[in-house]
Amino acid sequence: MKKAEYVYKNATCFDLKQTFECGQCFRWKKEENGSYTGVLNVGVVNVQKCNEDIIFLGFIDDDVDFEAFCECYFDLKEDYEYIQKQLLKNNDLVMKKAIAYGNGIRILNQDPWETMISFIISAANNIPRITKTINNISEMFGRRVETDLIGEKRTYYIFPTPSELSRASMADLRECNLGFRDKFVYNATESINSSKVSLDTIRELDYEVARKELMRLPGIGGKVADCILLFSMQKKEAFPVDTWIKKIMNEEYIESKSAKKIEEFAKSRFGKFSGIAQQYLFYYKREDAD
DNA sequence: CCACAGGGCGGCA
DNA sequence: TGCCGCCCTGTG
Repeated sequence: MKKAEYVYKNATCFDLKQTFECGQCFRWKKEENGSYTGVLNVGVVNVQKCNEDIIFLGFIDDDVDFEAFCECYFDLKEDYEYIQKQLLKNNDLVMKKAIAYGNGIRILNQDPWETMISFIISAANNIPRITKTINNISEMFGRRVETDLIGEKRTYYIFPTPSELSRASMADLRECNLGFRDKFVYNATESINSSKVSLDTIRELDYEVARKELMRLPGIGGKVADCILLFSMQKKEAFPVDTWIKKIMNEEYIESKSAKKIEEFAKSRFGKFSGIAQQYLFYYKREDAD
């Protein structure tokens, strides 16, 4: 592995807290100096903001182009100011407040495999426990990495690859504290390893088809599929409807218990950037409630 | 002791 | 289709 550094100058619409704490990822942790450190499939990455510049530090696999990786992972090529303008076109006051609040949210382009398992685990769960479970799995089956990237030497465990996780028995997974989701994770892992379902293929499909394909896997319904599509497959039209989004949509836009109706409404209103709209609304509602 | 947490699934009308 | 109880586990 190697150390790498990349500086992204004059960043707009990019706030670390908003990006890492809007619910799309589980393995980024805030450091005492205000920077964030994440364990990714390519290695360990630390990010800090310095005036208008973003400084990325990495301890990553040798074959990774760090600059290209950061541009992709943090969605740096996307024009978020333009997207915000599109979302505000119909003079939507709720969206206006939400965007003002979460202006610096970026949708990360995460690893589809890790994202898939993570959101299967998220079902009827809470964030501390989701994080703990993912860490358990990584410690038990993932690659161990030691680095002094941010000062003192530390040990990290990368989330296991499909083949690494295939070594886990049901009993192993139960030890990881998955609860009733253990069989979902076990069977989904088997489906990926036996190529019954291919994430690389799904990533290339159009949204609707890709969603259906993902939902063939155990533990993946509409909401989890949309999270995978939005957070790891660049499908920005995906609009995950969870309990929080249901609440704010019911209060501000449309009264319905049906996730499908809410989703249809969102798509007609927010269009191909529905997923970004969802993140603004979600973050606004969550933080507002806290 | 009970409800509920960033859902999904299977059974039932 | 729409609705409901259940699925682990921790927390209030």
